Amino acid sequence: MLDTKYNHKLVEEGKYENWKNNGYFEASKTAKEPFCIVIPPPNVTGKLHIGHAWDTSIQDILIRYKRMQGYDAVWIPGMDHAGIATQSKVDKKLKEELGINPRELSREEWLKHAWAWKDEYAENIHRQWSKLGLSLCYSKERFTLDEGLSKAVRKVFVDLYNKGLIYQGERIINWDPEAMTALSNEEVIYKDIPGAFYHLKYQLEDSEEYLDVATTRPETLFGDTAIAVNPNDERYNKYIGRNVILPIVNKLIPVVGDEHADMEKGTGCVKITPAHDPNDFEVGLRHNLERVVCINPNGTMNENATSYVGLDRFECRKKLINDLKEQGLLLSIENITHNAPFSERSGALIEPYLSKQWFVKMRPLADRVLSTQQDKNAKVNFVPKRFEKIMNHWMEITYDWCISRQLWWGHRIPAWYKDNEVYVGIEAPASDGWVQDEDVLDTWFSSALWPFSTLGWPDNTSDLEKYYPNNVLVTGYDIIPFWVNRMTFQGLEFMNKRPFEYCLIHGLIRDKEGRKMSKSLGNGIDPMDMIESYGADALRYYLTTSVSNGLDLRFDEETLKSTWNFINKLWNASRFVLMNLEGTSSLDENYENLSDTDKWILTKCNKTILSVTKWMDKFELNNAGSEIYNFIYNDFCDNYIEFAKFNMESITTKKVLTKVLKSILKMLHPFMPYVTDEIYSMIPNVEENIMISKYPKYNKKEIYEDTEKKVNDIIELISIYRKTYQENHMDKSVIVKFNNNEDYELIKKILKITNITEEKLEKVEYNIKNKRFDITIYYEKELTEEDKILKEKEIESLKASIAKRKSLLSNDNFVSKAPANLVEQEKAKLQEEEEKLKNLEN
RNA sequence: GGGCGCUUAGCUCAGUUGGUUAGAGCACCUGCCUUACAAGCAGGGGGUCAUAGGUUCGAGUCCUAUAUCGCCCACCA
Repeated sequence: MLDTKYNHKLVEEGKYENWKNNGYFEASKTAKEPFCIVIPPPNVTGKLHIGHAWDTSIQDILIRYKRMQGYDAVWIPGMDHAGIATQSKVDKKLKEELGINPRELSREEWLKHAWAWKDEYAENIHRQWSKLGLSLCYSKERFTLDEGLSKAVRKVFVDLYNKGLIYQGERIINWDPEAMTALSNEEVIYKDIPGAFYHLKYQLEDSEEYLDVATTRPETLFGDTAIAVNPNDERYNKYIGRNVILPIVNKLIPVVGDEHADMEKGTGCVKITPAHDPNDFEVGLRHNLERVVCINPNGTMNENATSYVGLDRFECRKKLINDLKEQGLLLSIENITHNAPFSERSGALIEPYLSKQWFVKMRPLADRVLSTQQDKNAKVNFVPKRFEKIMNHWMEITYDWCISRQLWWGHRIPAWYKDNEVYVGIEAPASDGWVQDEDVLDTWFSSALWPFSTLGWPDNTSDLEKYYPNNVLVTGYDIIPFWVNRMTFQGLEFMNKRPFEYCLIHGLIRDKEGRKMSKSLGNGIDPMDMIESYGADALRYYLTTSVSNGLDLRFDEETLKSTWNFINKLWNASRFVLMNLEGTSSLDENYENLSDTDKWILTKCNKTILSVTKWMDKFELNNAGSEIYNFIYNDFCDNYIEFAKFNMESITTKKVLTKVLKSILKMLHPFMPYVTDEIYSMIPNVEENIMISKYPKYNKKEIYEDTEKKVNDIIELISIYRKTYQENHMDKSVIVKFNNNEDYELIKKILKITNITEEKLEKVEYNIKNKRFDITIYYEKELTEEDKILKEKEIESLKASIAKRKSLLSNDNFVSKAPANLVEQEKAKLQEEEEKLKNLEN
């Protein structure tokens, strides 16, 4: 016998291993229509957070749904090596736990540590996936840094290079002085910080005059090679061509005229530091200026910084300001708040920096995305649609993608150097003397190939044939620029097809106050803790049905708790069914003598199947979930089970109970795999596991419209009766009269009506009726003042409603333009209200 | 500066192509230990759908403007 309380720990134990060992997660061996999703590979840096739980739950629901519908549903797992993030964690571990300075290790030694780290954390993630119940096809699992993917990466690099879409060049890039690597623009985030405009005095050569030049980064003055003024600026254009004295350094630099200098901004004079600012770099090109780098990769000042050499850039700024002040070269300090760039990963202040790096030429690739998105049959369809605009926007403003990283953890760039020669190829050149580029590729370069590299590309595999394009990709809106865009252009470029037909977008999880979850706030939620307290089923259902697609979710543990209650309800309803099936052997679906309520629940059930399927197909899991929820509570538990209690001698009712329970469990299974498996396996004569059973299908033959209406009327009457009964504080002494010849049997049973009369009594009477049934309740009770006031109020509101309806119906526009059935409904409603009013006024 | 999103009950959120009296969960009030479930059941109170206009017979839903909060992009001498 089942426990009266649902125990998620007992229910969930052992099931995952069972599914996995039975091969249910694996691709089908027979020819079925494929349905493929590749998982957004989590970073091997740590544990999964609640956002992963959300993202993967959605995918598992889609996969389980499609699998039950008979598709070859394949969900490909994998993890991301996450270059910078992992490297810095490995370094930290080496330093803190082993006391090793990672830079003193050889590359090979260091990589050994990194791979050990990877193995440890991958195991962690596997454990968490299994806790979540994810039906991942493990035989196809990949890692972004494994052999096959490395081959794909090299092939893409070489091909793009040969097409002129990858080039090496000296540009201003975003330099992370902490991780000591270049970053792409997408990896830079801007934050408001307090800072200052330092107004510096640039003395004109052989003159008492000077220029007031404002800067937020005074320490870059060692890299200044000009001062720019706008050629149309009458205040300064007379100085163009003359020289100014660079403070501290005391070298002469020219004043140039350039449109870049904005007369409205600052003082109108701009210091030009071509090696440390992207705009200045452009100015430098136009005026053929020298590029002087003055900061080292680790953020200290280099040999160009006179007596400041070796100081950290922030130290240098302090000392420099002091010295400038002493020498009378600091005109003023204006405190401001400004938006400064930070590394998304390390959090360090980004230093724009002149450096030789590898880039992907984006314009042609982005244009291909933009034109493909015009084609209804070839585009990536975002759900919700509005996110297409985000992708298009990024593709329109795109800039070349800096892909080289000065790290060890990643795919080595397949370029070799010998003297002044460069060789780019999939394998190292055969002859001696070539040295491979030390750098690795941006992590996202390999992630971008994920939809096809996981399927064996560049080899022509049968998986590639079957599963590309993937059917849907599920991810948060925050990584559209990093990932979705890049998968799209690489898919188009190398597979000539979109990477996936649909891209389902969800939001971010926030705390109850709407703040982002972060380590510093300490407001993060560990999905494993939630599973411990409420079970994976509750967590999955809560996450995937609480908000509509694309919106953020404010995590609320109370709501999660109420999902547990929902499962407990299902548990107990199932217990009722199972208890009544004991000793029953034959439960086929050949029904004879269906009762009205049997017909009613079958009709409701089929209608629910129809709409749940519709919502699932539109990826609207929240709507599908609430549809099932309402069916279980309102139709199945509150009504049908109550009806069935009076009908348990009927084998047909037992069959119907079983059939409906099975449909419920199957519809719920994608959301709640564990508890549905547990219950389903206890139904007599059920052989197959629920996860490989057939998803319920709408059956027109089980729709009984008339009976459904009749039972709806019964339910409505019961509810009005109870309301009247409770509001008037009645007790069992009521006497009831049935005023027409309808079948009151069920109503009598449910409401436990025993005192029935045939005649009108001299007692206070309450008339209760709807379209079908008509009951009078006789009950001895003095009307209190309160009752009278309530009655008055009801009469008032009825009158108002009647007046409103009358005016609507006398409106020719409404009568002629509104649909006929609506007009009819209004008329009927009016008639009803008028009768009710008459009743009340008696 | 440009764009996007949100705003609906005390809280968290639904609300399909415009169409009866705008829904759910939690919280609240009343009554019930009715043999599936008291972490439950039955019933109830609570919303001028952010604001102002407009279109329409009819607007939470469509249009315009405004406000609040949030996000993205750009600029940042």
